[in-house]
Amino acid sequence: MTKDPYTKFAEFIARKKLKMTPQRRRILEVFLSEEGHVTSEELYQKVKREYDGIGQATVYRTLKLLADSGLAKAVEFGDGALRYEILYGQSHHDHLICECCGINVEVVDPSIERLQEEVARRHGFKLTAHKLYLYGICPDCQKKASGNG
Amino acid sequence: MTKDPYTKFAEFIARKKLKMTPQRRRILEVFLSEEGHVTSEELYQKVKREYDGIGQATVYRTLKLLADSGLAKAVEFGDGALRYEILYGQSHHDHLICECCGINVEVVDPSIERLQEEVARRHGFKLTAHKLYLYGICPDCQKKASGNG
DNA sequence: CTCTCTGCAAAGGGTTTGCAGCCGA
DNA sequence: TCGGCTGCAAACCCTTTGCAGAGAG
Repeated sequence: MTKDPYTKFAEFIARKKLKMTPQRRRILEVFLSEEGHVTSEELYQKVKREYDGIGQATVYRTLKLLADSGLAKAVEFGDGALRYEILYGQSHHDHLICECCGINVEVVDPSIERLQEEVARRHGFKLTAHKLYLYGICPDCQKKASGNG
Repeated sequence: MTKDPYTKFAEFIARKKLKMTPQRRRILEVFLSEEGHVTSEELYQKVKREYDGIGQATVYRTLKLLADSGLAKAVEFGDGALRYEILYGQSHHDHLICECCGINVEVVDPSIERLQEEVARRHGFKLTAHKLYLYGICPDCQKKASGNG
């Protein structure tokens, strides 16, 4: 069975001979309570509400740590800022992003995954990771666009 | 039949009521003579060699223009800098990047393309673009890794 | 002549880093 | 105690912008 994320992080910290601090605990909690894809800045703002005095840099550093520990994953939507999503207990997925309203849907298609492996193999590469971002217009925005003007 | 890129750019310039300047001409030439995926900085350095006095900003602005005109395409490999590749006369392709040596292979797989369309449709999205980056270890680096310690 | 373009340098946005003191293990 | 951690602010990197003069159409 899988350990809860706090334990997982604590173990990571111990294994790397790092230290568990109130800041790290708090950042992890807030991060896990988030739904979507947070930027460091967003997380910093939320943590700061109940933990005044915390620094931006600590949030940046901790998010990197979370990514290293396997609890978080960095994703780029192309808006300039790096975002992080919860990796823990989630299955792999890709992103379908509306160019109009910015809404983003997590999608997964095993056939695509399989084909990616195959393409890599065909070129002699051993696949370690991939990023797939699909950009389009979501149903709502399509309706709005056709409804008027 | 297809027009040569210079004509295509000239027409784009005219259509948008912009102006053709020596700088833009030179940047386009150097850009077209490049093979891979240049950053603005790299292009700036090369253009500067024979066109002293040209400014960084002009290169940035011109690359945007080239992307608008359909001659160039922006790609991000996740190394912080935006890169541009020649779009003119090239078929669509995705990128297979070696995490070890950074080499990058352009790949294309129609089945993947088709499946992407389908995933989007399944969610009611009208697909406008996509980015697919595959990360792995290239054959050479695999050999090096297994060859010695 | 007009309106866009240019080079410069400064500003901007996101992220990283150096440092002195702090504090978990 | 010891070495990692923190907040701060400055530094960084890439990119954009404001401006006054230059030059294409």
